[in-house]
Amino acid sequence: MNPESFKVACSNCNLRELCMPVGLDAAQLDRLDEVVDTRRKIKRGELLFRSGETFNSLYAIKTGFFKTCIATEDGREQVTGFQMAGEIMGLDGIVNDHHSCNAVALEDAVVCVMPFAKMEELSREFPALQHHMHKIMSREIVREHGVMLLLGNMRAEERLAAFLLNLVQRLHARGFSKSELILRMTREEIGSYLGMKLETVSRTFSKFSEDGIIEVKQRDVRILDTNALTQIYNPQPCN
Amino acid sequence: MNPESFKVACSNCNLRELCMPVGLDAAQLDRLDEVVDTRRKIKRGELLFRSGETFNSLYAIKTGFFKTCIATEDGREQVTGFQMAGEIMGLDGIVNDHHSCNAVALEDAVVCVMPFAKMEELSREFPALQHHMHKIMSREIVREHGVMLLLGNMRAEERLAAFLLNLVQRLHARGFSKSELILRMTREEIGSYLGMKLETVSRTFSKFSEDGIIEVKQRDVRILDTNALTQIYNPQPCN
DNA sequence: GACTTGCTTTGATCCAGGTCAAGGGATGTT
DNA sequence: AACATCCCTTGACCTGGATCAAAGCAAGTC
Repeated sequence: MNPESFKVACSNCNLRELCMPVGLDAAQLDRLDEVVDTRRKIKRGELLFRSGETFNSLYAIKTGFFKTCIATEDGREQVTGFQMAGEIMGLDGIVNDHHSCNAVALEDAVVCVMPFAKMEELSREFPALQHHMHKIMSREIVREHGVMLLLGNMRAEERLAAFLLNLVQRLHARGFSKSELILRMTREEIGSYLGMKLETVSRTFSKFSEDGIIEVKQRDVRILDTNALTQIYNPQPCN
Repeated sequence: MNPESFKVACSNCNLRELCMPVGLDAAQLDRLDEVVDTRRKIKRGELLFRSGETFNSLYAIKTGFFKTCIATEDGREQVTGFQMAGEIMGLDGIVNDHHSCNAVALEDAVVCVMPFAKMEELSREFPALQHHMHKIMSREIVREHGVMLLLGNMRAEERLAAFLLNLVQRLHARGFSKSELILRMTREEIGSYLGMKLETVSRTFSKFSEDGIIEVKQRDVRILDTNALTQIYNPQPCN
């Protein structure tokens, strides 16, 4: 048997423990496979969906890396998140049947298309799928609470430390190193996400580097002292 | 018939066009009434739920006004939202079966308790309810995107203008004035939500007042020039 | 009606991070 | 190899909002 010829489906996806299939049994997975039957390739720099577009599907990232962002009329942009393999995009579109943000591939990517009406249908049949979809949305709400805390209360160093720790933790859950990462986004995009200017992002990287906490060379980052980062992010009360 | 004796239920709730019952027919409403059969009274200053508590139910506000907030170990607090009649609280608890924020009543309140497991059951039966629940979660995600834009990109005046416009618009949808409102929260809570200090909130109110855009007397606010507020919030590109 | 408590306003000063400016890679193109 | 395009870094300076401090106001309590 040709090793390339296995069925491309959720049931044998290496991300199934992270992505939509969590908690489904074999029979349910087969049914999910019927619903999630198409893939889309997105080249680096291209949009998976854009604000205003009609909402039809959720997307699970198979490979690649995305940012989602909203733009104001007067040209300001806010990056609302960075998404990697196994994560779900498009939840913003449900409420008004139109997407309210842009999803941009930061590297060549493949996404699994999940027609939302069919997902709703299936989740009426499978309580586990239903509950998992609710969890995915709840998780996004909780993540955004964390970002609000970051933006509303923290200083530049704390924000960047939180950002790095979060990224590396998610990468580690996908089998990558706990200490080395390649940033797929520019300093400006990091800054937009963290509510700071690209110069401040750059300076803060340099500061961490001088302090021996990380090594930075352009987009390659190596974390030398995770504890120090954690402490910056989550300082103890000073009493 | 005693006018006080009508059944207290979703089916004849004056908020049914804003709250959970949206889009359900009479028969479905009756079934919803069976699930949403208890109310809870919360006194001003008390918590409806707190971070860490086991998650069982969503809550719909019948009357009153709440804030939700998260706290860090080192004593910082971030208000993540203000909720009023017809709005749903508790979505944060779904993902980990535990609440991740506190819900505090800012005035005496009554909430309808919606046991989540039963709501999931019912929404497997009623596609309209299922879709509505998804919309509610999606709406919360989109709202938080807006807050991220606020916190990440906007200046103090823009934030406060956005805040006032948002509040008054939601109050208007509930039959209140388009131009007069009573703030149920302190300057500090507004500041926490908007990522600024209470002094800055106060100063910005004074500035708006001097400019003739609003009238402020403690917590009573009267909007004199909605257009001006809109323009501050959403300035045109200066070219 | 004096006192307490909690909230708000206003003034004076300070500083983290923004802005402006210049230069330095890295990568791709002709 | 020269050039163009992006992106990143670093320095110098500036400013919006934070911080510190004091006083004013409203509502409740004894």
